[in-house]
Amino acid sequence: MQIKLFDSELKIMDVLWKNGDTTAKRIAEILKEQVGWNKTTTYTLIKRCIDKGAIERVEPNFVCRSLVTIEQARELETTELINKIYDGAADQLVASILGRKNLSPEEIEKLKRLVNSLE
Amino acid sequence: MQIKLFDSELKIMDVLWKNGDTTAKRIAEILKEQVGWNKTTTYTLIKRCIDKGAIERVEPNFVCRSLVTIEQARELETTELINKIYDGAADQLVASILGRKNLSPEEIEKLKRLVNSLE
DNA sequence: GATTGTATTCTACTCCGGTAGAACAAACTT
DNA sequence: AAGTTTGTTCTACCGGAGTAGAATACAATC
Repeated sequence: MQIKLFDSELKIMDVLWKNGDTTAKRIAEILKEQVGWNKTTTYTLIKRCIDKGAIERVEPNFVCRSLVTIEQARELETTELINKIYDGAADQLVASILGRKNLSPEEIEKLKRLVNSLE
Repeated sequence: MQIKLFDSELKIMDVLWKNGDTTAKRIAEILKEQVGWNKTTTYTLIKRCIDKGAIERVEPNFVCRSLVTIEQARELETTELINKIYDGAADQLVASILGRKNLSPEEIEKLKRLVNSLE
């Protein structure tokens, strides 16, 4: 059972993934600065994340805690992309990325090691 | 300058990518069958694709021709995903896919060849 | 060239994600 | 304890993607 997070909800989650448990107030501050959101916008999105089970409030201080790992979210989003435009073939997506001209030598090196370590 | 295609527009483009130049009528037939779209819905989407420069009509028969390659569309969508949830790091996306358990041996083999042919 | 049928465009409704103001609750100050 | 500030929720507007009916243009047939 996967939780689909909208783009704006991902912004909330990203703060938690980057900073760990965080108060709503602090999240609002961060997103105010990062994307100019009104405080109540942030609170609304936090509420929605709670409602769909992506966030829980924990004591002390009623802090926000993520119930979804970034890996889970990435997996879901990536699967959607693959189904949407890669005909469900994950290796085509990888091939597409490797085919780009804008990978740094470091990234290429990392990927070589990664792929060759498979199996 | 990239053309952003919405999900429904991608359905139109996909018919062209799979079948080459196609009449509007035929596209409507295909999508009627594949996703149950009303004929006019398909025509509307074709029109929008034309308006944003993703499709042109060519003689004879006023046929629809794609002006965007699937590779271009894939690159755009993939870049958006990477920026949305992978902090802009393409290699993390690849790592995430490779980390899954659902790649077939054939796919892995293909990828190894691909990676090792780089540079 | 009037009539019928078909291809295309125009126009508009609907639903939902994004955003935030207003209302409310809790805590703090004097 | 009344008043003030701060944290949270309730409610609702807005724009845009998705969808399709109505209207129009075009082609074919007689």
